[in-house]
Amino acid sequence: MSGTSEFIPLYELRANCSTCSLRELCLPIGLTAEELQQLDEIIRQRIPLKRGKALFLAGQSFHSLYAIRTGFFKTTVLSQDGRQQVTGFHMAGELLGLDALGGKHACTAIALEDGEVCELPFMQMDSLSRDIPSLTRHFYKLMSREIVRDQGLLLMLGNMRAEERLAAFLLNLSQRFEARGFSANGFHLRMTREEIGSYLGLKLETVSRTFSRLQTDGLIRVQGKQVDLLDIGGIRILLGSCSST
Amino acid sequence: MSGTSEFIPLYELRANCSTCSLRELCLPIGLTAEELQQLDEIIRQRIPLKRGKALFLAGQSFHSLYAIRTGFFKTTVLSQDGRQQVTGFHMAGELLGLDALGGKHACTAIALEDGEVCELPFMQMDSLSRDIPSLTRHFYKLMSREIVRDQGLLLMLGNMRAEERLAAFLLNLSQRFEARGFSANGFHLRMTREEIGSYLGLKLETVSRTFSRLQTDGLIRVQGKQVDLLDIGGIRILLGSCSST
DNA sequence: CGCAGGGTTGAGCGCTCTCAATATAAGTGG
DNA sequence: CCACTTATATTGAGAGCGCTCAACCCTGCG
Repeated sequence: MSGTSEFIPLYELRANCSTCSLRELCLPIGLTAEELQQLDEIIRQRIPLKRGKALFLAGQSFHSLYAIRTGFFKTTVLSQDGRQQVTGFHMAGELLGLDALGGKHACTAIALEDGEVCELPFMQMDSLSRDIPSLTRHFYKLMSREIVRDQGLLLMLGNMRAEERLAAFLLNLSQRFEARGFSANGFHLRMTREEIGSYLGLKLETVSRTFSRLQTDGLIRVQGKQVDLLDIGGIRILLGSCSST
Repeated sequence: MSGTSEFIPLYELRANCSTCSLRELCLPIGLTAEELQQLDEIIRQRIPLKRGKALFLAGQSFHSLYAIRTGFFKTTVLSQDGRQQVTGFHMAGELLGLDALGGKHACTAIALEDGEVCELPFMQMDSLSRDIPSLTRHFYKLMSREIVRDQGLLLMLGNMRAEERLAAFLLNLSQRFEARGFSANGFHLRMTREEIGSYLGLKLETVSRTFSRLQTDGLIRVQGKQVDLLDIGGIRILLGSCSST
């Protein structure tokens, strides 16, 4: 379809800079060297996170945004009766915490592999953005993009069948890896089948079965967490219509 | 659950003011009379909209936000292969267009009944917010809330069965009507079964059948678009756990 | 080597969808 | 205001997709 592949450029930008993805994050909005310097000073610290550890929990009060330097994260929301839903997978260069500007984190962010994030204290970002108007506008843009991403997910959960959801999921990952300089045709999944299922609104057995079916059809090759896309064109057709790129 | 009832205070605030809901929208952030005056001047015009008319279309470039004064709207997204998904229903006092700050409207907004909106040219809002920092923070909050709302929907579409979805939907509407001074126990649906179905990730027949079942169970009474909630407690139990309020 | 977490696969069920007929409500034009 | 047309709702029968329950396998690791 599009939900995840076209509507959702999840990555913010490449994070191959020397200091922090924030710097890259702000380059595209045309900051001066001096302004970049101010930004760099704001970054209070880099936080290393072990696999399985939480970066923040739903309900915690909001203080900082986090730019992922390395690693792989999932965000989850929880309903009162205990149902959990994975709302996103996040990789280097992406910003976590945009749903918390209301005052409290609405979701929990957990590291799926060892990684490192940069903490961006929001108070300071906010006051800095008074001197740098384009920074405010950039935040609007990032938050807007997050809303659009969620809308794409809604479209997926509301309309697609299991095969299509998995196809959309794989194509989305593929594009994001490619945008970071990795192979678009094969990658290592950091999450379990259960987490994929939660994200896609499916049970883990269905995810597993659907992987197998896609493999039987010659579209992909799966070996545990390693996935190779053998026929990206064919996968796109699964989505009912080809998408861009 | 919570998704729609607890996590999602969709309404921004009551819109019973004399000029425009924007004024009310900004009262809670403690503006002075003079600042309010500045805000009022920004409101370029009120736009009346007939039922069925689009306020904006997905793909159009973004210029303004719109505060609903009266009426009832739906927002929809469209995938390339033509699948459509209703992403929200919006009533007086709510703000439309927050997903467009990236530059283009990502969804289409359509009036479900005759109504009127206030246009808020974003350029002017943006420059005004440089003098009124709390205005910027309020926008962050509103956008954040929108993200949280979508996450609640994801939780619903990913985890709930038809009955639960409809229960969550009705409770959410009930709360929002109540917050506007209308009855929480009975209201007139402005949307069709098909639109409800799209929003909830169900087919229209399933929506109709589920309405009937809830009626048989004595939880609600349905007569076309008129719905009365006879046993709100019972409806809450359907959600697997009672929610607040 | 044995254990634990994660993954695969099978059998059967049930919820929701599809297809279809009918009923009701909402417009439209005479 | 009423006959006609169209949109919207309701309800039924049957099929299919994804879920549940369960067994087994694989892989990594202490």
